[in-house]
Amino acid sequence: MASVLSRRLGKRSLLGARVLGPSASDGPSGAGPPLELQVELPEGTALQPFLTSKDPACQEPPKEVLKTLGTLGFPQVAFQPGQKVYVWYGGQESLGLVEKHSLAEDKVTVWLLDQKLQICCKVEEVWLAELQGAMSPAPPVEHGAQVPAYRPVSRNIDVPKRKSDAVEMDEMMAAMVLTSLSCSPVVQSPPRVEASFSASRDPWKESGDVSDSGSSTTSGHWSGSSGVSTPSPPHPQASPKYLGDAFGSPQTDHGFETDPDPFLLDEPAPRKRKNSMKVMYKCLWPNCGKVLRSIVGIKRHVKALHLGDTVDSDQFKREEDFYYTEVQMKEELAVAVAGPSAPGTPAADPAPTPCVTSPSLAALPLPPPKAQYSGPEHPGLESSLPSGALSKSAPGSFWHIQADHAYQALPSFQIPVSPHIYTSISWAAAPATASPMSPVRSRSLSFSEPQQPPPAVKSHLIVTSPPRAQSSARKARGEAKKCRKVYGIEHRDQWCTACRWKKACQRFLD
DNA sequence: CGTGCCGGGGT
DNA sequence: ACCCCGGCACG
Repeated sequence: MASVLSRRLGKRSLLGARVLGPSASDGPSGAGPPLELQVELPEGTALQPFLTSKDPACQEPPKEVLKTLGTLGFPQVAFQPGQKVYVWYGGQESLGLVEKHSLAEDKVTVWLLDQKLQICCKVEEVWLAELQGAMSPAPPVEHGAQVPAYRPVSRNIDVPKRKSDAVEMDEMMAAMVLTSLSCSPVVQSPPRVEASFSASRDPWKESGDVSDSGSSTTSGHWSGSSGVSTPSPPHPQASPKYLGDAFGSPQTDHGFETDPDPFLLDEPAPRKRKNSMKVMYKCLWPNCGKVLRSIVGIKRHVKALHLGDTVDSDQFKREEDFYYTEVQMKEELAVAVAGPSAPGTPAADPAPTPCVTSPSLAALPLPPPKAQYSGPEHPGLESSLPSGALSKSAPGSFWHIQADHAYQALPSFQIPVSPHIYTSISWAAAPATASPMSPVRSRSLSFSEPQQPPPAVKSHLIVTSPPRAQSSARKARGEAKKCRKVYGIEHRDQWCTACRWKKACQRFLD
C-alpha cells in the first residue's frame, strides 16, 4: 500500500483546504457567510441584544429592522420621567428612574436607585426595564466593546439552530461545538502520522492497522478480508468512545480529527430518516418557550403576549418573526407539546413552511432510502448495532455502519456521522428550488442546503417514481461527499474500497 | 474542469 | 477475487 500511497500522493488536498478554513463555512452556497455577517452587524452596533443567542435562521426581516434602527437611532423615542429603566453604569446595569429625557441632546438623566445618584447618559445606554428580558445583557456601546470576547465566536455557531431535546442541552451543545470548533483549526493536518498504536483506536483512519484490533481479519489493509459478510463489528466499544469524541473532547487523534468534523455537520446521511416529524413553532421569548402548531398562532402569541406594547411602531411590524423559531418534533411529542423540548432540527425559515405541517407528508412511513437497495445485504448487521444508534435520530454523533458491496472488503465500517442534523438531508436535487427564499442558515460547514423534513418527499420520489429514478443506466451522481472529497487524495488509503477502485462509493451512499 | 463511477482491463 | 484506470457523464 505504501506504493499506492506514494504513487498517488496528491496534487491537491481537499482535506487540507477544509481543515484550514473550516469555521467560516466553506459551503458552496455563497449565502451562508453573508448572512452571518449581517447578523453580526446589528450586534456590532450594540443596539440589539435580541439577536444574541436566538435562532438566526428566521431572522431575515428583523435584521433589516435592526439595521435601520441602528442607523436611525434608537426608536424608543422618549423616555418618560419616572419610567423605570436600566442603565449601564459603573460596569453593570443598574435600575433607575428616568428623571428627564432631553431629546435635543439625546441624553437621559436617570436617577439610579441603587447608587442614589443621578447620572446623565446617552439614550442608547438606557433601556426600558420592561424590555429587560428581551434586550438584556448587552447594553449599549461601550459594553459591547467589553464583551466581544465571546460574541464573535458564538455568532458563528448556529447554536440555536439545533434545538435538541432540552433547552439546557442547547447550551451544552453550543459550548461543546464551540470548543471543538475553536480547537479544530489548530490541528492543521499532520497528514498521516504513522503513530503506531494510537492509530488503532480510530476505526477508520487506519488502514493497515485495521487488523491490530485483534478481531477479525488478519491481513493488513482492507483487502485482507476473506469472506466479507458478517463483520465482527469493533464498534461495541468504539462507538461510545467516538460518541464522546464527537461531543466532548475535541482531540480525537492525529491531525485527522478535523475530518470527522465536516461530517458532524455536513453529512447529509439522508437515509436515516426520522420518524414522522411535525413542525412546530416555538416562542423564543425569554422564559416563555410556548410551542404552537401554526405559524399564525405563534405570531399572534408573540405579538399579543410579548410585543403587545411595541407593536404600535411600524418598525416592529414583523418583529414577531424573530421571536419564534421553527422546530420539529416527533409526532407524539408534538401532540403533547412539551414546552422546551424540540428534538430534531430547528429548521429554517418560517415562511415557506406551511405545507410542511401536513402530517401526511411527514408521516410517510418509508424505510430509509438506503435500506431500499442495500438493506437486504446485511440485515443482521443493522440489527446488531448498538440500539437504535443507527436509525434513530441519535442526536449525538451517530454511527453509520457499512460493510457491504462487492468491493467492500473490510470487515465493518463505522463512520461517525454527526449529530447530524437531519436538516441536512440532501434533497438539494429535489425541486426544492421552488422557494425563492432559500434561507441559508449560519451553519458553518455546509454544502448542500438542507431543508425541512423532505426526506419523506425525497424518498417518496424515489420509490414511487421509477421513471425519474434511474432512467439511465448510470447511477445518479451522488450529492453526498465521497471519500475523495472527504479525505482528499492524499488520504486515499482511507477511502472506501469502492472509491479506491473508482467504483460507486460505498461509504457515503446517496 | 473536477468528480463519481461504469466498463473493462491486468494480476 | 483483487486492483487499476480509461473515459464518460454530470455538476
